[in-house]
Amino acid sequence: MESKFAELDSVIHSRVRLAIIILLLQSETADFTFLKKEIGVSDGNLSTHLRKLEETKYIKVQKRFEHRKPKTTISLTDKGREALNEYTKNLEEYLRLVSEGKKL
Amino acid sequence: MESKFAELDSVIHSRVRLAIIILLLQSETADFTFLKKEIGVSDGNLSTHLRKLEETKYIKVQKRFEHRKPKTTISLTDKGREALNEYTKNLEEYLRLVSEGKKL
DNA sequence: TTAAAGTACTTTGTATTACAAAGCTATTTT
DNA sequence: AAAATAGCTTTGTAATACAAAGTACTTTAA
Repeated sequence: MESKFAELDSVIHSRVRLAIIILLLQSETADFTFLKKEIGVSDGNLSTHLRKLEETKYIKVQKRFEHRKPKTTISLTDKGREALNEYTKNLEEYLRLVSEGKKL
Repeated sequence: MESKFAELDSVIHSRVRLAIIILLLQSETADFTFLKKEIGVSDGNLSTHLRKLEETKYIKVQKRFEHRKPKTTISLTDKGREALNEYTKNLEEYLRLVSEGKKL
C-alpha cells in the first residue's frame, strides 16, 4: 500500500451505485423501476449507472418480456459482492481514522 | 428525506479530500508537502482539491513565508468539522444497510 | 556569477463522470 | 386511431479528476 489511505473502488464509490448494490444485496433481484423509486434518481442517470456496473461485471442484467412488456432483472454477481466487501472494508478503515482523529 | 439513501456531501465524498480532512483532524494543521506525501497524490491534484475545500470553507488556508520559502498552512474550519460529522453519520448508515443486507 | 537543481506551489489541457432532457419502442387506454 | 403510459437508451452539457507544464522563487555547485 503506497499510502495509509487505501484506494476506494471508484465504481462503487458513488452514492447511486452504492445504493443499487445495497438494494441488490437486500432483495437478490430487482427491476429498473424499483431501483429508480428507491434511490430517487432519473431514468437516464440510473441507466448509465447500471451500464457501468454491468461493464465492470458487478451486476448481471437479464432482459426479457413479461406480460408483453420489457422487464429488466438485475442481480449482483460474485465479483460485485467481493468488490463490495473490499470497498466496505476500506471505508470502515476511513471511518476508523475519523473517529481516531476526533479523540486526539 | 426523499429516499432512504441519504445524500453524501460530494465535497467530502472523494478519497483525496476525505484523506485531507482526516489528516487535518489528526494534526490540527498541516502543510502542502505533508499532505502530498501522506496521501500520495500529485501536486496539481492536491492543489485543486485544496482549492475546492477552501471554496466550500471546509478548510482555512494560510500562506506565509518561513525561512524565505512559501509555506502554506491548512486547517479545518468549524464548518468543515460539522460537514464531516454529517457525512460520516450518513456513511455509517450506508454501511449499516450493507451489513443488514448481507444477513438476509 | 551564473547555471543547474530543488522547493512549493498554480494553471492549463484533457479525459472521464454525472446528470437530465429528449428520444425510442411497444403497450394500454380513450 | 390518437393520446397517454411504461420502460428504458441516447445525447448533450456541465462538473470533476488528474497530470504535465508552468511560475516564482531559493539553494547548491562550478
